[in-house]
Amino acid sequence: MGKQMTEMLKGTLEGIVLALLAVRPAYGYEITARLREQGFADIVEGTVYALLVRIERRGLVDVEKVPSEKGPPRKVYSLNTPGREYLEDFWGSWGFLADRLEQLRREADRAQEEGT
Amino acid sequence: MGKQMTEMLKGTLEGIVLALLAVRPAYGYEITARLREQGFADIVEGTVYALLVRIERRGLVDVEKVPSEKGPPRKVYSLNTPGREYLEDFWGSWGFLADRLEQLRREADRAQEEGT
DNA sequence: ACTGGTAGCTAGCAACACCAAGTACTAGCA
DNA sequence: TGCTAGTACTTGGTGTTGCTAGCTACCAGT
Repeated sequence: MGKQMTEMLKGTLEGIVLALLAVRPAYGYEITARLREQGFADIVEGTVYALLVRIERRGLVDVEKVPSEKGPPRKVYSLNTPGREYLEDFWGSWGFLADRLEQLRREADRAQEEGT
Repeated sequence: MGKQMTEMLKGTLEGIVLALLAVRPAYGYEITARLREQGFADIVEGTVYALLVRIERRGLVDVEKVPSEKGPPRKVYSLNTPGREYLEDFWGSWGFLADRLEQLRREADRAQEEGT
């Protein structure tokens, strides 16, 4: 979707994945697939795996290795209590930002109409 | 507001500044002050100035040097046609992201309630 | 033996916001 | 005159992040 999206995802992709895990536990390959389905077409596996390593190292998720019938074992991630708190903070920041931007958009649109 | 906000601002701060300039032309010091008023309390001047240099180099804004009564001359930035197009793209990306996140939030909340 | 799907990992890169310090101009005050 | 404070812009270095582009490993079907 272009460079704008790439930069915008910095910081939000983490929240997106945590939110996915809040719905239900999942493993990397699955998360990547779900993101692609939801329209994040060009998110690459490597990005997701690196992110998962990060949030695991920070103690936001619990990990369980589960054998798969069709390949190597899966690493299933599930949100734990610190992760849930962190996700709450994320929604707080996101809400603030979304509010500001919505307001700004209205102002910019109004200025646009007046200028026309 | 914490590290989450810092990372989230990557990519969106640029859009925010462009949107501010869409409302009306402004100079760096003024933009910083306006951002602070609007709740982005810990955005530092250095960040804004670097961003302005960037969007100028990309040709998204026109610049005019205007003398000030109380200090060095101001560099007044105004959005030009490429800048307006770029801002439109930004709103497109932002809208997509905001939609996804809103949907995700609903799903995550619902899962939360069912789990309780 | 080979291809393709599943599943995970990693080294190097570019972009961005932050930090910290600096320059320069003006006004006011001792 | 010297000092502070407000205005206004600049710059070098840092840490985090997503992307690129590869790699390993396991299994099923041809």
